[in-house]
Amino acid sequence: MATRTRNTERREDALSRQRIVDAAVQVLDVAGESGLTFRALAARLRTGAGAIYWHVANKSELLVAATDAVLTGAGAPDVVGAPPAEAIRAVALGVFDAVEAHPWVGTQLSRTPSQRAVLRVFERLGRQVQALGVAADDQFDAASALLNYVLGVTAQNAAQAREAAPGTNRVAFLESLSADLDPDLYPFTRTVAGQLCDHDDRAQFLAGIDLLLAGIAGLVQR
Amino acid sequence: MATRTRNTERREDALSRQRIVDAAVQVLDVAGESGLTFRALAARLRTGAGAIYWHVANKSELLVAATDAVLTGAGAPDVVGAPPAEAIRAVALGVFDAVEAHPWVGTQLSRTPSQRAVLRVFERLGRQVQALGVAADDQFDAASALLNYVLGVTAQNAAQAREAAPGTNRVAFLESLSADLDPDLYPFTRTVAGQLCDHDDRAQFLAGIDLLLAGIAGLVQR
DNA sequence: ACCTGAACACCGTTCAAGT
DNA sequence: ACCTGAACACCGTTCAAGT
Repeated sequence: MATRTRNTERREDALSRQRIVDAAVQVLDVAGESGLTFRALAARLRTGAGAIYWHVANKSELLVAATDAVLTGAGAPDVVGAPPAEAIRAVALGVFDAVEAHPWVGTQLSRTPSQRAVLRVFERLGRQVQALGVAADDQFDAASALLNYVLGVTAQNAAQAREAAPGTNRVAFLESLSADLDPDLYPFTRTVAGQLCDHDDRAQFLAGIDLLLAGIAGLVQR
Repeated sequence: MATRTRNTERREDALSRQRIVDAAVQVLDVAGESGLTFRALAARLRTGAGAIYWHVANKSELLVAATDAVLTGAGAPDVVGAPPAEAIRAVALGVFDAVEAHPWVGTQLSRTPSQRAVLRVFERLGRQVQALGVAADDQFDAASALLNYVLGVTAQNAAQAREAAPGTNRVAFLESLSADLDPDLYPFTRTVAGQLCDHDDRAQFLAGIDLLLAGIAGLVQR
């Protein structure tokens, strides 16, 4: 991270795939998914909309590239020497934090499964699953479960960030939502909604990871 | 299901929210998300595009309603008397199967978390978590983990269905994908890709549920 | 090789006008 | 109350024309 030279502004006038993707990330961060248009992007890059197509095939490819850019190096580089369970938590938290900083990434991740970014996460989770000593036959299931859980939380958080009005407190939003529920039809949801006051998304995310890890540990000991 | 009367075709000319949503589901099933336009829908309903707006506020509301329609009564009604773990599997499979039949639902579910359909699934999962004897403090985490996992798988399956070319076999698609991977960078992914031949999405989905259930069982016994 | 910007096809949404 | 369909604003993408 520190050793990478920023060549973005070397020649401010020259267009490049790199500059386009960087600008796209900025637009997405500021204006969200609906704010990323080729016209807005072109305006920010002080060029015509068509120019972008010389470097990027289409909008879909641009979104993939932007996601990849954000997720590359998200989280610490593999924590070597750490216990596998700890490394898995680190990978998962890396994704979680990246999506919290760039909510649109959450939507994007569960949109294109072949995305290099997703495969990289899968690979890192899988290696630690191996390191846990899970039998070969169970490794695929275990790694998939971890990945799918992470992507599920991620997409859900992204959606919530999108939904909640800019000024709105998220907990307040969820509370008003559960207040609308018929207690007869939603007794459980109403009950847990009471715990929303001291709710910590990150802690709950980790709790889910730990449930999976506990289940996976059970596989090992058999 | 058998007792519900089909009033859809009672008066074929009368427009109604019901008919609009039904038609939207059909268009989505046939043409996917990108195929659902107000013009296409209006054509199918033999009316003008503007007419739809009398019954539905906007496209977003229409998508929510369509998702709700598909997921209502998805899976068996709560399996009363069954062991909680079995009931949880049934709820999860109900969502899984519904999304397999209507891939666009998967994308939609992780798009609007406040969706009634999602809350209904959460409520059903939560009640069974309670029935498992999980302590009050852990119920929220456990039910959330289950829900997020289900939504993660669901979104991923939807994306894969969208990605794979119409004629393409899905396994073949995944295999060609992993064949492109650099074995040095993706050793784990390459290894498990070998297991894709006898891969069963549904079984893997259940394996993940079982990992979570095992983890949750660990909570109970403490 | 790379950029410009007008043009094309298409979309969600609105609304005056009808019945 | 409900429907019609043209019109509006906007989008992704293309492409002849420039440098």
